[in-house]
Amino acid sequence: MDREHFTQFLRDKGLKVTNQRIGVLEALSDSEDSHLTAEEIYDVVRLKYPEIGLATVYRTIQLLLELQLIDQINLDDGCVRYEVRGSDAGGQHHHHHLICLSCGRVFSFNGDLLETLEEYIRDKNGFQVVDHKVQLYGHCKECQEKMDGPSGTDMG
Amino acid sequence: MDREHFTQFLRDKGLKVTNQRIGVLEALSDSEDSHLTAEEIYDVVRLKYPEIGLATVYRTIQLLLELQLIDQINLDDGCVRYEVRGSDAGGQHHHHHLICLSCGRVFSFNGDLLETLEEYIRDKNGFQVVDHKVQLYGHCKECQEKMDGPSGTDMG
DNA sequence: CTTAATGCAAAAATTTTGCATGATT
DNA sequence: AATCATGCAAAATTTTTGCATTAAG
Repeated sequence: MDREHFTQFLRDKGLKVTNQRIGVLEALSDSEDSHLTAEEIYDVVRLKYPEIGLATVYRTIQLLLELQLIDQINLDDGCVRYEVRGSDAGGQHHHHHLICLSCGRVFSFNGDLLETLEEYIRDKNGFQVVDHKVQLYGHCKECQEKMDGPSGTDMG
Repeated sequence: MDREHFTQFLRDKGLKVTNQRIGVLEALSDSEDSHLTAEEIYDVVRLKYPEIGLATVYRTIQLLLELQLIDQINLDDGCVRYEVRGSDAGGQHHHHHLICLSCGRVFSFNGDLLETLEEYIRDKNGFQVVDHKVQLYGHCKECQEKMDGPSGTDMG
């Protein structure tokens, strides 16, 4: 969601358009892979709006969560993080993360293979899945190559 | 992991076997679906060992996380929760949760359908998946029935 | 007897809240 | 001009830490 749509979105809801709200959403939107903590959002927004307070960041996060524009995520690094929601047609969102256990980088991916799983669960358990959150832990390509050694030679 | 194995496990690692440690693990083991917060663990353990302190609960949680006997989970209710790790042959663990958006209940499930997804990712991205965490949000059978109405009659 | 673990209380870190001020409509 | 949102600081949570005491090996 860009600045213009966000502005209209707020107006439609009778909410006021402030630099702080735009700043927080833009901080999270700038990179699709930006999974920022409240403090990190605060630091980013302060570059442009030094007068913002941390309390406003927290209040804005709450607001954006309620508006379902962002999601809270947990990448198991001990921090609470937030990311913008993918704006699929149906308003669905898919939090798919590949978390490298070696270098800690987080890669996002899209995939519809989970639909098979969801169908299976519906048939088996009668549970109607409307959303999902998936985190896969492993080793990214580069870290695998580093671990294997530069030229793939066996030891000893 | 039962009390006996846990005791041996601690001894093998040169760690001391204490009532507090056993109490915390047992609180989490008592129900496979017990996703307790630190405070809740504290309350459960205190029934048996009233002298335990909250700090010890936190320290024990840290220990059990490091020993990979428990996992931290986030069910998006604003609390940090913990659960015992499934003891598969390979030491793998599978955090699969069905979270009912209507009643809030959390159902655990096992499934190997994700293996297909993991293979796909390996082929596509070169990312070697060694673990995963999956949460599915939706409406459980009972809540669906409640929403549909008691006898399935249409309105109007 | 030695060392590790605990309980308590204090401290640190994180998040929320009250209220006067300031910005948006 | 009316109202909502903000900043600040204080309060409430949640988690961690220091240290004397207790318990395990």
